[in-house]
Amino acid sequence: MGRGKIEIKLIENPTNRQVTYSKRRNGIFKKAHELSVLCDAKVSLIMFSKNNKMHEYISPGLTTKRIIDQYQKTLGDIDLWRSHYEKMLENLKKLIDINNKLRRQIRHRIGEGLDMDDMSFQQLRTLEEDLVSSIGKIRERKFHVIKTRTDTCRKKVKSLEQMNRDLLFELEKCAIHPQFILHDEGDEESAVALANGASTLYAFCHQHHSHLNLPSHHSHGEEPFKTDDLRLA
Amino acid sequence: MGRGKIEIKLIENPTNRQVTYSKRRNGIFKKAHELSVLCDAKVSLIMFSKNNKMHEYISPGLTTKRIIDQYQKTLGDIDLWRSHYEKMLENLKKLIDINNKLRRQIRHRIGEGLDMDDMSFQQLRTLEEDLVSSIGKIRERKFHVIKTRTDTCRKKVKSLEQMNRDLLFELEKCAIHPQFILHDEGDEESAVALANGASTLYAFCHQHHSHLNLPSHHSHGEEPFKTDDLRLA
DNA sequence: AACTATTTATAAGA
DNA sequence: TTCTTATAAATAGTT
Repeated sequence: MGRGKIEIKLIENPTNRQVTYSKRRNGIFKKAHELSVLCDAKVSLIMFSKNNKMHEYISPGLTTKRIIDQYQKTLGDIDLWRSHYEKMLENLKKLIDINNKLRRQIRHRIGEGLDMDDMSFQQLRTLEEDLVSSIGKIRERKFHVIKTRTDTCRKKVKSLEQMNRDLLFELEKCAIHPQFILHDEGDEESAVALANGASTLYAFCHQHHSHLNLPSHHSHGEEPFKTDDLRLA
Repeated sequence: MGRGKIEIKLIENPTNRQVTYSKRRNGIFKKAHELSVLCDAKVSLIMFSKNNKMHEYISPGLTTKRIIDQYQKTLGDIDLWRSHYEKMLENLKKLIDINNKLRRQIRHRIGEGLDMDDMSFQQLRTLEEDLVSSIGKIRERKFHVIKTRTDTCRKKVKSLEQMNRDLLFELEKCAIHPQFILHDEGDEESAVALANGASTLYAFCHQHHSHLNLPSHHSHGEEPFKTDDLRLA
């Protein structure tokens, strides 16, 4: 903006340079002030000419010191935030690395993955041994589980048989002295049902176990003795 | 500069304000950069928007820290210079005060000045006594000077009388044995002059005293015994 | 420092 | 945010 366009590069002529410096300095100060007022911004503008003469603009009602303090505080905050961010980034990278290693290990153990081609015979042999050993452990564990469940089941059966015996005993007492039990008239059906045997009673007892906080082995989908359960063997 | 002229006052509409802030921020940064390049100036421009978002421009090849350091150093120097200036100003004021007091004292002693009206009788009496005492001292000094000069003069007179006698003695010797002196033929005039007496000889001696580094009391303008010299008495 | 032909910045609108 | 454009403002060269 002027009589001619100028290239933005050092003005060699010192007089000219000084004149331009003065004019543009005023221009920039004016613009800084306008920005301060129009947008309620805090502006600090410090400049040193080529011969180290200093000029400054500062938004009204402020001191350069305050702006500098705020500037340094902001930088400090940025630094804090950045170091925190960088730590997180580091952790993230470590986790991704670990994740990839685990995935590879899994692929190896499954017997898939293109990187399997890179493994030496020895590595493959070791991996095979690992898998064989793992299978052994898994079978051991499986049989332990089966054993535990079988024992539990046996105990349950015993307990129920005992219960059955007790109930039959009570029932016999009732049959000998019916007046003690059949005080509600017309309830012959109940008696008949009881006489039918243990199966109905068992069902009844079982339905109420959960209410009594006893262990239950009837969670949805669990069928302990199906042969499918041995598929890993 | 735009579709319409705007007044330089806070833009109330926040959206508008934000837009203007962005545009003008870019404008000012561009100008700051142009100034840096065109005039090889060091420019630091820090600004905070109304919502405390920070933006900064710094001349290429510099850091804001360096500018701030230079700024603070410059301020420090200005402070040093200012404190020095203020000390000088203080001294100046003290000297002016002393000067005025001295002027008043002189006016009093001369017996002039309007502020003489403010003096009490006692003050005037003290001043009078001071002046009387001063006159005494001045006279004492004056008589001392006169005495010294008189003594000097007496010594000078004695010394000249002695010289006179010596010369006359030499002259008599010449008159008895003229062949010792009158070896240059036709120089009777000299001899006659010598015979004329001491006055001419005295003048001759006197003209050459200064060349012999003897004390001289004939400096320009000094006339020790004139009565005018006593005008302060 | 003042002038002025130009260039540049930008306000408003899309 | 970005583009456009009419207009205001800044300023390069000159006196």
